[in-house]
Amino acid sequence: MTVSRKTAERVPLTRERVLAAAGAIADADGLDALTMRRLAEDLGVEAMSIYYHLPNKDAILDGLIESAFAEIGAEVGGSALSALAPAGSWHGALRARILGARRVMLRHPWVPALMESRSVLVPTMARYIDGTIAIMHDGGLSFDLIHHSLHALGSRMYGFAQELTMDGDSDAAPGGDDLATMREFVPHLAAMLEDVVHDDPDSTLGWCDDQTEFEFGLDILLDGIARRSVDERARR
Amino acid sequence: MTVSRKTAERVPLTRERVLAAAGAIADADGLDALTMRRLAEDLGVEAMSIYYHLPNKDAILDGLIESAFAEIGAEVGGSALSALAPAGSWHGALRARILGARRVMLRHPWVPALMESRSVLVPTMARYIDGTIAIMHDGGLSFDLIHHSLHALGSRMYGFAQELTMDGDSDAAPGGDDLATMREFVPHLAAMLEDVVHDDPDSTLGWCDDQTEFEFGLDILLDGIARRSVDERARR
DNA sequence: ATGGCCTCCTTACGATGTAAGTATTACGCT
DNA sequence: AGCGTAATACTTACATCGTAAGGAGGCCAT
Repeated sequence: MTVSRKTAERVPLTRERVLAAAGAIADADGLDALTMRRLAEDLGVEAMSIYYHLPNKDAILDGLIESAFAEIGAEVGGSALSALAPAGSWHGALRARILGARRVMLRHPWVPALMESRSVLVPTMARYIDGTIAIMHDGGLSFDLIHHSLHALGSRMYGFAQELTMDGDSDAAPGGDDLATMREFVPHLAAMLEDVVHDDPDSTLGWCDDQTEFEFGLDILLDGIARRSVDERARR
Repeated sequence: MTVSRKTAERVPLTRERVLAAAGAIADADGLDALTMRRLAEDLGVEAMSIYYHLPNKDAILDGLIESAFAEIGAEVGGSALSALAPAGSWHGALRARILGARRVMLRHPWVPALMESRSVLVPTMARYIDGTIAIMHDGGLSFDLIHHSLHALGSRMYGFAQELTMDGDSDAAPGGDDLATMREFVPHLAAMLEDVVHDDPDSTLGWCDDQTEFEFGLDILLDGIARRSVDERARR
């Protein structure tokens, strides 16, 4: 009985199980809740047991980034995508790719913060970047322009641009007293707030549509890059 | 003697002295080195003494952001700057302002990471944003467009855009063996690296000029915003 | 002198990541 | 079946962190 119970119950700990549990904790309670002890508890195991499968916590964090980009890879359809894009429409293909990555980020809001804290290039992340470069290069951009564009896109390339990191309530519109003191010390900011809120009266709190903001900034960047690509061609 | 020594030596602890020492630690040894005990040691005091002047460590971190933006305010010339800008040249004024903020960030490389970890709006930071809005509004942009533009600019508005966070060596060009494996798994990324490095052979390591990248992305954004401003006017 | 503040110090606690050493389990071999 | 060995999980302990709670010394007005 002891034997059968044990063989039935005991699911062996693996790198994958650890990473899956870690991701679940981050999804549910945020990155701060992801401690070795909490992780072990969720796995039905003692904290130090994890160290047999992963060298340290940083390896877990890097593994989480790896998993996230694996999910992004599944979402955006891998490297075969660039073949589907008609020549010249790199613009739309890249747009779709980035918005695909963004969908994954929205499912796992802790990824942006994690990426900024650990500056590493895990394999699945490298492949994502590689696919992005492929789209642009197939579209006729020079590597030099692509290189600059990646810098210009910055974290937007991964489907986020800082606002994802902030919680929703931090963008809440200020109330009456706050606005009064604001008008004194930061008059232009106050004026903008009033103007924007008045234009869209049903949004007294959470007055920014993140998705709209994101696409606005994204399109400016994409337009600017496209314009520079034309210039580059004309010069040759 | 005891009396004179004490009155002469004893410089009273103040919020300002604490923040100055904290900034010095961050400048010298990075944000991780800034612990309450280390800070106390540098001040010639015990750790808990600091808590009489500041409620907790978060208050110190927020104070550091405040100081940084005070420094930026001094660098970019305060709110009087918008009056100096000729009408219509908001573009250049904003550019100068952002590059001024960037100079401060380069002096204190820990500020970007700190700003991302703490999502608060301290007074001096609010004034910086307010001045930025003033420049754009004086230039004829609608508050709606300004609002969108601030989102589009994102952290670039503060003079950085993620690359500041990374250390120099993380951008080092990969060597022979690395490149070989890269060609297999991330061919386009490898191709771009080779192309870019070949174009500029004297930069085998640190092959990206941060300042150039920054201005490239910045100009794309500014051009795109300007174009949208024209559209907005034409529609009226 | 004495009481009361302002300022700083002492001690201690609960988290956290993890080094070092130990126990247990699973499995191939006889 | 019994045993040895390697793979796996556990126990204990430590350094470091932020900070709660209360105490100690100096200063000034009375």
